[in-house]
Amino acid sequence: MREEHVVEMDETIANYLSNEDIVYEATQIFDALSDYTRFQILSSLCVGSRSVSELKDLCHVTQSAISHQLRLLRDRGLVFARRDGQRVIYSLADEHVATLMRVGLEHAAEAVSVEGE
Amino acid sequence: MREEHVVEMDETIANYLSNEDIVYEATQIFDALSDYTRFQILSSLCVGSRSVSELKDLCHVTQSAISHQLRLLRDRGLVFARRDGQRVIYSLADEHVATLMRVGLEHAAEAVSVEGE
DNA sequence: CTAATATATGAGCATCTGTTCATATTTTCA
DNA sequence: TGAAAATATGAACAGATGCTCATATATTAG
Repeated sequence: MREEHVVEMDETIANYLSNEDIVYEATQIFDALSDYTRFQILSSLCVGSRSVSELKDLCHVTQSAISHQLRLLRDRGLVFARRDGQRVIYSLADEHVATLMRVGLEHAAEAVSVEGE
Repeated sequence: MREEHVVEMDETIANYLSNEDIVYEATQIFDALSDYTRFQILSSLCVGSRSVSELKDLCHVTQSAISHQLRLLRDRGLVFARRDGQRVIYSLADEHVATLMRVGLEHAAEAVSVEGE
């Protein structure tokens, strides 16, 4: 038997929903998390700062692909970069990203286990 | 001065990250929330069940566009449908969606207000 | 049964996206 | 100064996406 999930939205959230700019901005952060490569980058940065080449090794894509994705994340204010010699070190710039990933992963873990059985 | 956000990931989350299927599934729920129309549909369903035509009026797109998006959301297990006469009533099928939207909107409200000043 | 209403779906299309390739830029080291 | 290492960027392209249009399906009312 399926359950319906109806949720109380407090007034603040309801106000956000009536603001087009805020809703659009919300879709943008979800978009950032919707790509496999970017998700890997961001989850890695949740643990600590990483250079571009470290991220490249971690994500198994070319250096160019990583740099392009990092630019997108920079433009959206989700990461920031500092130079350290030849390296450029990226860090998480937004505290909400980790929360979102945690909830998204919890959902996913349930979804995958349900599908498996 | 910018702050770095480094977050302790508990072991369970770290395990999720090493599971490709779970990570992919996580990107899929973020993808669902990354489109303006779908975000409106889901936020509306957070408040309560809605028929297709109610959702259509709310989102200012064609009935066809709504139905296509509802199919995507159904296929991903985020909403479910029950028939009531001529109408089909959609409801939220996943409790995590509301949490994600709340956090995403909080992030967005900050981002928009920072950009405004 | 027939018309009307509500919803679903397939095809087609314009746009967006993520990647690769080639090349530019920046920094270090000899 | 010149080569090597690390990163950034623009162009190009294949594939994905979200929409509209036309049409199919399902339910109810007359």
